This record gives sequence, C-alpha cells and structure tokens, in this order.
Amino acid sequence: MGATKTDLFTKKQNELAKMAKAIAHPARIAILQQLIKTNACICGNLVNELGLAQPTISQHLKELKLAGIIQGTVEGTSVCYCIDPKVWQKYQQFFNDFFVAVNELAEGGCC
Amino acid sequence: MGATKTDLFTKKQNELAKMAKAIAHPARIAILQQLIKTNACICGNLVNELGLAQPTISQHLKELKLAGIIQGTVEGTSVCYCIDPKVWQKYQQFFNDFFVAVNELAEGGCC
DNA sequence: GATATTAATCGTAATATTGCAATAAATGAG
DNA sequence: CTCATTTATTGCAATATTACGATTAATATC
Repeated sequence: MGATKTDLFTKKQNELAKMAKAIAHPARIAILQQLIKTNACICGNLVNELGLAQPTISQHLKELKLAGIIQGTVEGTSVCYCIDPKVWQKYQQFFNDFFVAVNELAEGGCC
Repeated sequence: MGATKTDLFTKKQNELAKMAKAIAHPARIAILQQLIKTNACICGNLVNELGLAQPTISQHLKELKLAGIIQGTVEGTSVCYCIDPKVWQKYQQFFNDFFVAVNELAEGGCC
C-alpha cells in the first residue's frame, strides 16, 4: 500500500531509516557536498551547479532542512544554507554504530 | 516525473544514494540487524520476527540481495541469508568518507 | 509605490515504493 | 508420484517521491 508500517519497528530503526532516506538521492548528496566544498554556506546557485530546476532544488533543500541536516538563513533576497555540524555528527555516529556491529563478529562467514 | 535524473550526477553520488536507499527502510534495517544478531544466517523466520507478511519480507530480501549486502543460499526447503562482509565494509567506508568530510572544516559555522 | 531578483509554494504528471493475497516453484519426506 | 513446507513471483491497490511550469512571497533598489 505504499505506506511504511512504522509501528512494527523500534524508534531507532525508524530514525535510522529516515536518516538514510534523507541522503538517498544523488541531488541531495550533491547539495550537501556543495555546501561542504564551499564551506561558507552558498545559497541558491546550487541551481546553477546541479542541472535541476529551481523548484526541484528548493524541494530537496526543504527535505534536508526537515531532516535537520541543514539550516537556511535569509540574507537579502537570497537564502544561505549550511550544514548543521551537530546533526551531521549525529548522522555520522548513527551510521557508524550501525555498520560497526558486524565487524565485531564477521569472520566466521556462514552459509 | 518521479524518475531520478541520474545522468546529472557523478557515479559516486549515484552509488552512495543507491546504498542509502537500500537501508532507507526500517524493515530492511531490522532484517540486517537480525542477520547480525543471530550471526549464523537464519532464514525466513524473519517473517515471524518482524510483523510483515511473507511476500513483503521476500521483497525486502530481494532488494538487499540486489544491493549486494546480503546473499542467500538454499538449504533444504528454506533459504539461509547472511551479510556479505566485503560489501558491508564497502558501505561502511563509503558512508564514513562522506560524513568525515565536514568534520575537517566545520567549526567556523557560517550564516 | 513600481520593478527586479531570489526563493518558496501550488498543482500536476510520471514514476517508484510498500504491502499483501493468490499463486507458483523448489525441495524434502513419505 | 503425492504431500507438506518454505520461498519466490505475480498482480494489484495505496501511497510516496521526483520533477517542473506557473505562480506567489519576500526583499532590495530605484
């Protein structure tokens, strides 16, 4: 039915899934990389960098903002986006914790 | 139009996005955690553990298999799934590389 | 206030994802 | 070969995502 049954899973599982979803699009990854690369925030010249239309970029920015990864502050007629380091670290932590679990056992192989 | 414009992005960006998508669902995270927890592979008793119908689990397993994270080997009437440590490590590496980039600068804040 | 610039929102079309009932395929036991 | 068990596939309905044209909102400049 297209709707995820979130009630079947733990808070952590749902949260990690949501975090993964936030970066599960090349445009959003490209946006984040641009924000990192230009350090200082840079605003909507993302539209020029990536080849997507302005509303599309705006929508992706909204999702990233909703996920908490970035924040935007109005600056004249334009808006300045940048990564929230705290949330970014949380993401790093969550993903690392998830992946690290296996390496602890691993080896044995199985089937 | 619902179709991602992959041609606009780099191979790495598309790949990371795909990897994120593979784990961007709580059921798939739960499945992976079960496979880790029970170390030895465990097959379709995932259906009992999670509360989803058998075809739904089967579909998620297929996606994880397609992403390369897991592999399944037939064992009698049942199938034994387990994590592919090599691919898992690749995932860990990719995500870490992505997140680590910011911490190198960070601090300055911006807007 | 009128105009230009930039970004957000609305509306809509195309496509993708999620979930499951029904069914098929594969294998082991008898 | 028949039957039971387990998993995969098919077909379909509900919902979500992606993308963009058209428009609106916000702000700066004149």
